[in-house]
Amino acid sequence: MLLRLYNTLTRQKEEFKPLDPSNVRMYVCGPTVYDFAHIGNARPVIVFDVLFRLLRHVYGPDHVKYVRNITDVDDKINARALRDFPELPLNDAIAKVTAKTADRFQADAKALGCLPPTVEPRATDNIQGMIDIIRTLITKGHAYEAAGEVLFSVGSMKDYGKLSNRKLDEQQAGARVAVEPHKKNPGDFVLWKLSSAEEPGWDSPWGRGRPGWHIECSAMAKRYLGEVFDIHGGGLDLIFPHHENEIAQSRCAHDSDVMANVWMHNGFLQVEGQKMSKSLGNFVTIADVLKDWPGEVVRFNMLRTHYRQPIDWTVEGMNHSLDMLDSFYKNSTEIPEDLDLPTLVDREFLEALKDDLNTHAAIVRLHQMRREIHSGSSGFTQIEQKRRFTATVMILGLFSSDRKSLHLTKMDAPDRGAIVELINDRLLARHTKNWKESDRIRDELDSMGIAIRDNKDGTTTWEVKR
RNA sequence: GGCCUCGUGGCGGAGUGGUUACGCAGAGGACUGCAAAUCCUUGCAUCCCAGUUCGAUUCUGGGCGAGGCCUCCA
Repeated sequence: MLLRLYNTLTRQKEEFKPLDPSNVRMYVCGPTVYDFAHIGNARPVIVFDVLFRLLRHVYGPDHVKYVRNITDVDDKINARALRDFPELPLNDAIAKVTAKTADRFQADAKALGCLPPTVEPRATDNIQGMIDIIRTLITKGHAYEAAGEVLFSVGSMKDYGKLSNRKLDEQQAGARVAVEPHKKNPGDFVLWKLSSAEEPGWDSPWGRGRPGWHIECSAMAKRYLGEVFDIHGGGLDLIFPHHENEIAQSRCAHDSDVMANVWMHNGFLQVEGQKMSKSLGNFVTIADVLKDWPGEVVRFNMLRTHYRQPIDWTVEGMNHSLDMLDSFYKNSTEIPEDLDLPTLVDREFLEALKDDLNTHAAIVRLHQMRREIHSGSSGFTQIEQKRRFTATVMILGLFSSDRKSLHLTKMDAPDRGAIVELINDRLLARHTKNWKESDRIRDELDSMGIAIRDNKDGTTTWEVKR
């Protein structure tokens, strides 16, 4: 089966046909680095990483280009810089805020098992590209200067609002925000605004200023992926206004019918049934979650739900995920380097992923495979089946750490020698049917936080309890 | 006011115009000195009301409920 993806533009699943199968191009809106990323921010990072891996699997690792930007120019960053580093010159303070936050973000992404994108451009390295697009838009009559700003004129674009299915005349202008009188149309948005002496700024034909939010992505997408590319992704909330405006800028500047062929949006995340917000006190950063859980469990928990569905993020769910992933670990195995990993990947699993990234169905298939390993009903030898299982799970970006058991990731280095000695003592006691002593040793191990298991072949294995 | 999601068993969560996957938890069993692990079996559900239909959980309309966007936001 071919890859099918849900396209927000057409509101249906479509067969994915890359413009150039030897160069599949995807852009995903990355973070604005003014604060540490929260668990909701982790969702698109994980979801589109799985898509990246799937595309690499289908088209070849060298034929997929994934761009995820870092927005490091933004008024929220300026505010944060003034607050946190009042003693520093603004530019230095901003650099500190963005460096710290961007580093943390990249560390989080790595801990969540995400591959680095092919390119991770920064807005501040692409100011000239933004200026070029703005200049083109003015020349073509799609933008105008007013009151120290350059604005995009939404009225100049015949089908503005297609992505979000909004018609300009139906919008309740100023419903929640005051209409600014210098705008020709209330929907017009900022491309460039002048900076005061204290604000960060770059020289431009319209004076020293800084870019509006939407123009950044248009410029970076164009530079690294071209005027038209395959997939553009991000969170549901970005559909309007961000993606709508990106489309307007890029299409009007390039005189094109589309910016990206497929627009994909992940659903939102709630925490324990409630919207995540600072006032409710349930605002969870990725770093917080990673303190309590292995990154792979966070990742797995995210993938149990289809990416377009809402997720309710709960501790119970995380425990669930840990148990399931642990059972996967117990059926995994090393794969010799001379074995071709991609050819081992299970077909049914892949079909599920190709159906609009149905990770949930894919995980169901993993459970099935896990059972087949024990029941021996797959037609493969157990070691073959374990290798196939392992290679399959790895497509989801899991199994990157310890290969034995997840439990080991949570333990404080136990004294292996002492444990082995106790187990040997117990084996001896069991041999002489000294059940009392045998159970005493089991209790002792239990109190040390070690769980044991007597195997059919007379051996005993142990693991650290959670 | 406009636009858009979603509503399935105790919980999580799929798919389908015609015995409602799957996972966890529960129950029973096999195995075990006893446990644990594993395996097998099993009980439990499609928000409400109308319509289309031989038949709807699935399609249509209405209602109720939850959430999101329209302002920065994954």
